[in-house]
Amino acid sequence: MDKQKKERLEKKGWKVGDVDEFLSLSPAEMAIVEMKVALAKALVDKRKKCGITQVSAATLAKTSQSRYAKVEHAETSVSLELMIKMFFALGANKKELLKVLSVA
Amino acid sequence: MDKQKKERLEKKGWKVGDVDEFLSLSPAEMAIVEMKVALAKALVDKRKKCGITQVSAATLAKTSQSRYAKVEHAETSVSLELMIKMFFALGANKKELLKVLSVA
DNA sequence: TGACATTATGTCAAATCTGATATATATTTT
DNA sequence: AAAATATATATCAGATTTGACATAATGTCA
Repeated sequence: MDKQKKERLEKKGWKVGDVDEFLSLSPAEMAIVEMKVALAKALVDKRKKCGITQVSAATLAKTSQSRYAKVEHAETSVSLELMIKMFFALGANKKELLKVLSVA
Repeated sequence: MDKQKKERLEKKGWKVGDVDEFLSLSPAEMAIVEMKVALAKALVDKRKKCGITQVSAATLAKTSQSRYAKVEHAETSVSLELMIKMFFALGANKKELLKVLSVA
C-alpha cells in the first residue's frame, strides 16, 4: 500500500498496516467490522430497491445527506447502532436485519 | 408512576411518560431497545455459564467492573456496539449473537 | 455478626459519534 | 457540453459514550 493512501486512511480513523494488522483485530472487532460492511451494502441495496436518492433516505432517517452517505460507506465515524437505525428507517424489519447480519 | 421515580429515571437518560410514550418510540428505536434488553440478559447468562465474576468478565473485555455492570443492565450510557463487543469478549460467536437477537 | 467477595451506582474527563453546513466530485439529462 | 441532479468528502461544535475511580449496596460464609 503506498504511503499517501495509508496516510489518507489513517486520517480517517482506520488503523492501517497490512494483512497482519488486519488479522490483529480481535474476533469481536472483526465481527463488528463484518457486520458494518454487510449493513452498508444492505443499505445501498435497500435504498435502490426503494428507488430513492440519498437525500430522500436522509430525510426518512431524519438526518443530512452527508451523514447518510457516510453511513452507506460505514465510515469510522458511524456506529453500528446508527447503521441499524437507518436500515429500519428505510423500512427494513428485524427479520431483514438478521438476514443481513447472518450473511456478514 | 410516582414523581420521584420519574425524576430518577429521567436523570439517567430515560424518556419517561407512561405506556403511551413507550408506544411513541419509533419501530426502529423499539427494535434497538429490545435487542439491548435481550443482549443484557444474554450477557448475564453467558457470564454465569462461564462461572466468572463481573471483575473477571470486565478483565476479559478490557474494561472496568463498573462499566461492565452497566452493560449487563443495558444502561442508557451503553451502546449496542459495546454490548456486542462484550458478548464476544465472553467467548460468544456470531451464531450465538444472532440467536439472541432473533429472540429479542 | 463481622470479614470478605461481589455487584451496583455516582461522577467525570477524554474519546467518540452525530447532525449540520459547505463544498467538491461524479453522474444523468437536456 | 452545460445544467441539473446525485453522491462524496471536509470540518466542526454539541451530544453521547467510554473507561476509570470512588464508594455504596448486597450477598456469602466462617
